[in-house]
Amino acid sequence: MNINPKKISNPQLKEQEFSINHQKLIDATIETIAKRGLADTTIAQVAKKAMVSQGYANFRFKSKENLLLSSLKFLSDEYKNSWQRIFEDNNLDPVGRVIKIIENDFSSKIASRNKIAVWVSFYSEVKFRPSYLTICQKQDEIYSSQMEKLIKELNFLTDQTFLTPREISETYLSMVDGLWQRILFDPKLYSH
Amino acid sequence: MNINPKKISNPQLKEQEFSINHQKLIDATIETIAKRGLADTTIAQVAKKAMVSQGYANFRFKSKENLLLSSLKFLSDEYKNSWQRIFEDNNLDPVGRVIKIIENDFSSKIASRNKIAVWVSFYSEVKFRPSYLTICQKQDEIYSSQMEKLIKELNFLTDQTFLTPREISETYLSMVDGLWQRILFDPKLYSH
DNA sequence: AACCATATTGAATGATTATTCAATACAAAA
DNA sequence: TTTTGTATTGAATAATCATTCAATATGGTT
Repeated sequence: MNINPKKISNPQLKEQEFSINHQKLIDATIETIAKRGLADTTIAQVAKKAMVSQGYANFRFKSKENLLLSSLKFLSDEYKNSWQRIFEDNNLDPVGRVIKIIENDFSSKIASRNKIAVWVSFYSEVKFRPSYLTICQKQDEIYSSQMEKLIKELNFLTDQTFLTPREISETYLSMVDGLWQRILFDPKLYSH
Repeated sequence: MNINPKKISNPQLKEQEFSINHQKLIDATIETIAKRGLADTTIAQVAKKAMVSQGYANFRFKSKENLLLSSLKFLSDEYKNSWQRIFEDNNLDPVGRVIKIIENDFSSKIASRNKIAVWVSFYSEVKFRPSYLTICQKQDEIYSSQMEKLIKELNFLTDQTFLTPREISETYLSMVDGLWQRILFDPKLYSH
């Protein structure tokens, strides 16, 4: 029996990006990695959580690898959208913007232990699957250069140190990565 | 035919920790993870690199999981030994000690791209295999408190900031983790 | 030389899992 | 209602892998 009725009848929405099942599977993938780890994430588990058949998950994404790539892309876009909104907000002065950026980087949506676990799972494979890197690289560069520009505007800060804005920006980004890792290790250390 | 002659005949050295094959397998495990990733590391691959039979690797370590745990323990001890030597060196003043610590944290032995890849592979599973964490946790805590103590001795530093020694120490440790990750992502960024 | 205890092999086993695809269900068109 | 094209199923397949273990090799002892 077919549990899920056809969701999309409009042929103009045939692109997989617009399908509800497509997103259900990506969500299920991220949840499964967060709960069981990348190593123990199987198509069967993901399909079950998304409430579609195992065969369908594979048919839809052509391969497990492709499903993983799509899930990483989703995470990466989610992060980008959240900081991009802050950089584009014209009502903020430099200090206010920095504060918003930091708040965002440690918000429960971005820096939950589950999300970090998923990020780190993908990170750990970057050396062996360069396509994982390709997905995040460009957005990382944009974030980095936006941060540098923002630090430049903080004159009181750049006047007090011998560090260049770029160095300060890179230091911040490194620290965030390191702190995220600490949240993963000891969830009680930083609250959420 | 038996390629490897018996290496240990002294019955007092019967503990597995003292066997050459034991260490060969651990080295091979670390090399394999560095080259192929944890996900693609199989007993067969490791045994081949260590030049013992597949069955032997399993027999010796009782399970793949146990071999992985032993390898992580080895890495963790290697790191501990390197910073412990610096903290115990009585010829160093606080500034000299800090410099040595930083040099060590970014030395080619500790922070090579291969080693970092292995660390991150284990990190990524910490949430799902708490035993991985147990192995590093205690040594991390010692390193952390030693660092805090060292920062306290740097009066010129603590006088100039409103941060506590503990906060400075934690910040340093987070930054190191973050910078290691950057080495993994872009090996050209920081030279080795 | 014959024997013994231990070390090591390598092939077989069973479990897991991505992938395939023929069969079925469905919604809309005729 | 019947037809048609698409969506979805679920069982079969083939590959991979950790683990087991009976068989063999080895080096010291008698």
